[in-house]
Amino acid sequence: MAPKKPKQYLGVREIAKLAHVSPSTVSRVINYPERTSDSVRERVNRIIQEYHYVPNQMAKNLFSQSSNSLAIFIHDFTNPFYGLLIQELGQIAFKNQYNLLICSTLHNKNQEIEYLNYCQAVRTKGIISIDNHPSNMYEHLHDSIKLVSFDCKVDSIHYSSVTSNHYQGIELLLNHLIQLGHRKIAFATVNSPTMQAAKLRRQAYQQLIGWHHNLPYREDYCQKFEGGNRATHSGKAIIDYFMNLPDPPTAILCNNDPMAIGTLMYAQSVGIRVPEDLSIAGFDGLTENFSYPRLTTVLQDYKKIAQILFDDVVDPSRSSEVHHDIVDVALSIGETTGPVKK
Amino acid sequence: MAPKKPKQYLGVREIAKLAHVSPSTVSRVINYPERTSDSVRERVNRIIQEYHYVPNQMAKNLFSQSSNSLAIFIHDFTNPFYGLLIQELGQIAFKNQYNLLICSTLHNKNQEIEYLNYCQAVRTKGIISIDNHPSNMYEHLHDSIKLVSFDCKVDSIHYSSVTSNHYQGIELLLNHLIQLGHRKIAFATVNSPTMQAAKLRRQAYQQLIGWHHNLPYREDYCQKFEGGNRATHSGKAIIDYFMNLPDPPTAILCNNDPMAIGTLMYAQSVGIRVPEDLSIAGFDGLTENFSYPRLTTVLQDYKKIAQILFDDVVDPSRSSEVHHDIVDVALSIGETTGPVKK
DNA sequence: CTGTTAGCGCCTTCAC
DNA sequence: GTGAAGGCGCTAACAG
Repeated sequence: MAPKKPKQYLGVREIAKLAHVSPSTVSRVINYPERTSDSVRERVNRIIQEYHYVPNQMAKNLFSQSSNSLAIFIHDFTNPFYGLLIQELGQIAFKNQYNLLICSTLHNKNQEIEYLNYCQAVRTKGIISIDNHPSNMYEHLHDSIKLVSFDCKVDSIHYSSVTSNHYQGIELLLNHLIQLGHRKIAFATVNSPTMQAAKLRRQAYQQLIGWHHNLPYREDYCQKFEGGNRATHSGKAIIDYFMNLPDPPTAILCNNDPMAIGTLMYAQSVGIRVPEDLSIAGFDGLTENFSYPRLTTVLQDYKKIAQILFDDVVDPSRSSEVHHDIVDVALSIGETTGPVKK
Repeated sequence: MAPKKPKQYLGVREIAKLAHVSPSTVSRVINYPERTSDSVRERVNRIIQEYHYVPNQMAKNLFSQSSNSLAIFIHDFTNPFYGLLIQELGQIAFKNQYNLLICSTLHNKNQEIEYLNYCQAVRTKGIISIDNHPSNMYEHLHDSIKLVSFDCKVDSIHYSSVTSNHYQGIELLLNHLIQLGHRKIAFATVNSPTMQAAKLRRQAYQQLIGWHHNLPYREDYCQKFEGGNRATHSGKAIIDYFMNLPDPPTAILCNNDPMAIGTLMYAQSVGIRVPEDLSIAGFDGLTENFSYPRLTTVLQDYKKIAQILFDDVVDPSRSSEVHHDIVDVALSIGETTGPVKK
C-alpha cells in the first residue's frame, strides 16, 4: 500500500473497524502483543502502519494519571554549562521515556508561579530547578511532584539537592598554585546574591586560604565583579582592580570560566604575560571555553550530576527520601598557571 | 482557613461536593465566571483556593484535542546563540500559553524519529527545527503539525523556514574591511556538511569577494576547520594555516564568534598583534562572546527570529501558508579590525 | 484469545 | 443561573 498522509487523526475505533476487530484488541496488539493471535496481530499492525495510526498520548496520560514529564526550571539559558547539563538530562529522560518541559523563568517570580501551576496541572513527575533563587514558591507543591535543585539552596528538609564539590574544587586550585610557589592568590567572585555556587566557592576560598601554609586572608584579594551574561566582560575590571593594588597578587582565581577567559584576554591585551607575570584559573570546565593558552580550571562532572538529578526525581528507591549529594570535581591543569615570578 | 498541603489531586466532583454545586458549575466558575451568580462564584472560588484545586490539564487536553505545546528540535544545546533563541522562544510561548518541549537529538536519527512520533502522539501544534540536518523524516508528519526550521534546509515547498541574512552579514564585513584598506581577506569556515548557515556564509564570501573591487578569489584563502563544540579550539589551526601561506592574508573572517575568539586568543598568544598585524572578525553576535579587544562581528536579530518562528507555527494567518523569511543582520564594529598594515 | 463495558477528569450542549 | 448527560481516546477488568 502506498503510504498516505493522514488528513485527520484516527482513533482506536477507526483502526478496529478497518481491521474488523474490537478497539480493545487494537489496544492489546499495541500494549500486549503476546496476548494476541498471530493472524490478528499482523492484520492490525498492517492497518496501523498503512494509516499511520499514532495513539493519542493525551488519552493515555489521562488514563494513567501522569504525563511522564519532567520540568526544568532555569534562569539563564545561555550558560553553556547548563546547556550541557540539560542536554545530558534530555538524553537520560529520553532513554527512560520521559520528556522535558522547559520553564525558562528569567528571574520573573510570576512566571515561576505560573509555570509551577502548569506543572501541577499536567501532573509532572518532577521538577529540576537549576540555579534558582531560594523561594517559598514550593510550599504548595503537590506531594506527588518531586523537586530537586542543582546549585541552589531550597528547603533542605523537604527537597533533595545536588551540587558540585565547590570546596574541593577550590582546594585543588589552591594546592596547585601553592605548589607552584604562589602566596598571593586573589579570588574574583560575582555580585549575584542568588547564586549559591558562587557563594560556596567564595566561602571555600575564604576558609581555605588561611589553612594553607597559614596565608593571611586579605579583604582586598576577594572582590566581587559582574557575573552572569556579562561575566567575560568583567575581565577588564578584574585586571584593573587587582593589578593596581599596592601589593598585587601573583595569581587570580575566577569564580567561573567566562570570567577567567575575560581576565586572560584582557591581561594579554595590555601586555601582562600569562602565566609568566600572572597565573589565572577558572571554574566550570567546559570544552567550549577553550582558550590560548589553555585555561587551568575545575571540571564538574555534568554526566553524574544529571544522572543523580534524574534519579532523585524518578527513581522510587531514591526519590522516596531527601538526598543532598555533593559530586566530586577534578582539576584540569592548563597553561595559564605557572611558577610564581621571582 | 489554613492552607493545607494536598495529599491527592482533587477533581471537579470533589470541589463540587464541597461547594454544594454540580461539577458543571465548578467548570463554569473557572471558564465562564460571568455566567455564574456572585454568591456561587465566590463560594466555589473559596473552596478552590482552600484546597488548592488545580484542574487536570491532561483531561483538558484530551477534550480540546490539543496539548498547546511546541517542540524544539535541536542538536547542539551548548551553542549559546541557540540558547538565547530558545530562551526567547520560551518567553513568547509562555505569553501565548504554549509550552516548550525539548527534543535534543544529538544527530541521532532514531531519536529524532522517536521524538517526532511523540510529537504526533501529543498532538503538538508545531515543531521548530533548529540547525537540523536535511532529512525526509517529516514526510509522514500529520497535517495539523506545522514545521518551521531555522538555519537549515528542509523541503521548502511544504515547510517554512527562517534564516539570518548571512549574505548581507558577509557583505557588511567585507565592505568594512575593504574600507580599511584590506585586499587580502581570508575566510575560515567549518567542515560540518550539515550546517546550512555555514554553507551560506561560505558561498556569500566566495561570490562577494570577486565583486568587491574585483578581488581575486583564492582557494587558499577559504579553508575549512573544526567547528561545533570545538570551534574555539580551531584558533591555532587557523592561525597556523593562514599565517604560514606564502602570501598571508591581512584579515581573517571566521564563520562564527567562537572560532574568531579562538583565533584572536591564539594570535595574541604567539605575538601577533590584533588589529595592527591582523584583523579578525566573527559572526553571531552574542554578548557573552565578549573578548579583549572587542570582536568585530555580525549581530543576528534573535528576538525577531524567535517571533517569526513562533508565528509561522501558531499564528493561523501565517501558518496557513509556507514562508521563507530572511532576517536582517547588523554589523558590530569592535576593535579586532583596523587599517591594513602598510 | 477476543469483545463488551466502564471510567480516567473535564467540558459543553441541552433542558430546566 | 444551574444541573444532568454524554463524550474526548484509551485501557483494564471482566465475561465469554
